Amino acid sequence: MNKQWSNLEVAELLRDLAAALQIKDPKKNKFRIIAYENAATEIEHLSSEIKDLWDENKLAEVPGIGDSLAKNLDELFKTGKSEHFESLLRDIPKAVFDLMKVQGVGPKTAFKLVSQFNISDTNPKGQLAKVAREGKIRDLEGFGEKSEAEILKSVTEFKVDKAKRILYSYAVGKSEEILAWMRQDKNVKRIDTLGSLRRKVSTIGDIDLSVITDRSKEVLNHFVNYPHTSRILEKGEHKASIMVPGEIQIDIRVQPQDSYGSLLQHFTGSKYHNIALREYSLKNGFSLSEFGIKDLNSKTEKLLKFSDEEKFYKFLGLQFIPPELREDTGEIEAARQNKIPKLIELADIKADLQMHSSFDIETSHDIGGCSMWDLIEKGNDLGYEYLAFTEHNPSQKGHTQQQIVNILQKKKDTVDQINSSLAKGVKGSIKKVFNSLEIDILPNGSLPVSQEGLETLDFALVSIHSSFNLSKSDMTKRILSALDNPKVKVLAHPTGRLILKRESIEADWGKIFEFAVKNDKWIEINADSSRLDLPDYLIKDALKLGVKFTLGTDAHNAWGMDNMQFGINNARRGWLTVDDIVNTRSLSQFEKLLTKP
DNA sequence: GCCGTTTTCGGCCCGACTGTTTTCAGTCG
Repeated sequence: MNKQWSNLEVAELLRDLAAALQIKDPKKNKFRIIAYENAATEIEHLSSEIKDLWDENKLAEVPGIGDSLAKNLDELFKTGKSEHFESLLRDIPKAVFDLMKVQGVGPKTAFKLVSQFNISDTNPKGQLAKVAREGKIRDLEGFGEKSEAEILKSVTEFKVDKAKRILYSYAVGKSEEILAWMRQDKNVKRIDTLGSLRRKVSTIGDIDLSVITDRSKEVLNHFVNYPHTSRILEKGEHKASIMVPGEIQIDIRVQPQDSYGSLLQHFTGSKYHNIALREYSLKNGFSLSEFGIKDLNSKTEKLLKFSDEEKFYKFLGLQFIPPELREDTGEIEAARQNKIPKLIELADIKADLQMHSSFDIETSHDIGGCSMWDLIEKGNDLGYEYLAFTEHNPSQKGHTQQQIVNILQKKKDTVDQINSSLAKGVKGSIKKVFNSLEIDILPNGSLPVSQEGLETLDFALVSIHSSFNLSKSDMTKRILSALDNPKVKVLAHPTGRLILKRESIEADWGKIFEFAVKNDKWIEINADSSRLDLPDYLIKDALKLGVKFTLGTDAHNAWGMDNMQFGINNARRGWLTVDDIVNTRSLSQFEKLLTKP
């Protein structure tokens, strides 16, 4: 009956409302527009569904939502529409909001084009391309030949919307190519990767670079001459932007050494961190920008310059804030109180707790491509002390429970043999491997391995690989039921998301985290770059409740074990320290934790 | 329209770049 509003849909509606106000009277509505946009951003970043919060009467607790928005959202959720919202949108054709997704087209431009050319909401981009090709746009007031050409280019050559994102791991590869190109210019004294790449966000919107140079013009010329450039979006004195194949945007900013710290800070973002930091600073009489800090209380408002970021934050009375935490989720207040934690680092990791060897376990899922000894060799290269082999469980189909037990017994014997070899002193840092298993959680919460089978294991991981669409309460029961088994220690890739491909399952995470804390279960942070699961925002929620985590790469071959860095990034974004992660413990400490009653 | 270690009123981050303009509006991050 009633529409199930997702956070993204509500946020989009609020952004459309902001755009409508922008079209109607930007001056009069200036701060209302900001308020709507703020609310949209807050809702996008919520870790629970806004509709659920409304159910629980907690709308007013969401930052950016005041009396007025709460009232209108209440009406929207109750009846499917809000009178007030509808009246704001009334005079704006739907095609306007579609065209706003085109690069370089904002609310004003979209509205002008739609009104002038009577563009309807069936294929508005096609209609826009047509009038551009016919040379009709150039005659409109405020447009010309250049802007007409730009619009045509955006709408035809670059079909992907502004909001497109790519995987972090993919973006790293792309950024390394352009870094290599930029370093060929001897005017580049230093170059950094900033923005969401430096903050290690799981998906990247564009690649941001900054350069120290005294010859801005030459460096920016070299940049736009990058051989893979498919389009130059802009090029000025301080910055430039290009597009490269794959429709990835690359932005660069250049500055001399003496103010480079401010540029690093500004261009690392996030936007929301910067806004919050600037608001905080204004209250103390300072105005921040990428060029430095203005003391508003001094007569001359002299610009103070900072060559490095540490000094920039220190000047503001703040502890240095690691880039991964700069999301305006409490880091500024923490820095003020000197409470920024020492975040986990890759070197702290002593084990990989999810990997799949080529041991033939007769599973219906994918098996690994490398032998257990190959994985151990890789573990030695990484300096680990122990590993856990976590192949998928043998398939139920085509096996009796007894046959499954037999297969698991065979695997146990193999692991035992390896451990006795390791005990005899095989060269390398790995001292022990654990006999584990990644077991499907069946839709009803039961496990496809008998208790007798489970007893062959040191411990088990459980995870969801089917029926992703159960209701929230059924899903929660399903997970808790699986975790309840005494042999089960870890909930692996908990939300089941595949970034940019599959949404997270819906579950009552608060309940699951509380259960984990109470019953000594661990929550995995899967380091596969397309999983990164738990997601960072849920890690923070879990951390507050005292959850302990494991890090596992889910490697299906030896080089997959190199993905640990991605998991570390995610853990850092979740504010985790060494204490929070189980596989930072030494082998003996880890064994104690395993056998804890 | 939101919000409060100046506040229930009076603020709300700060700047670059482009195109179409003669001083600025629109878009973007």
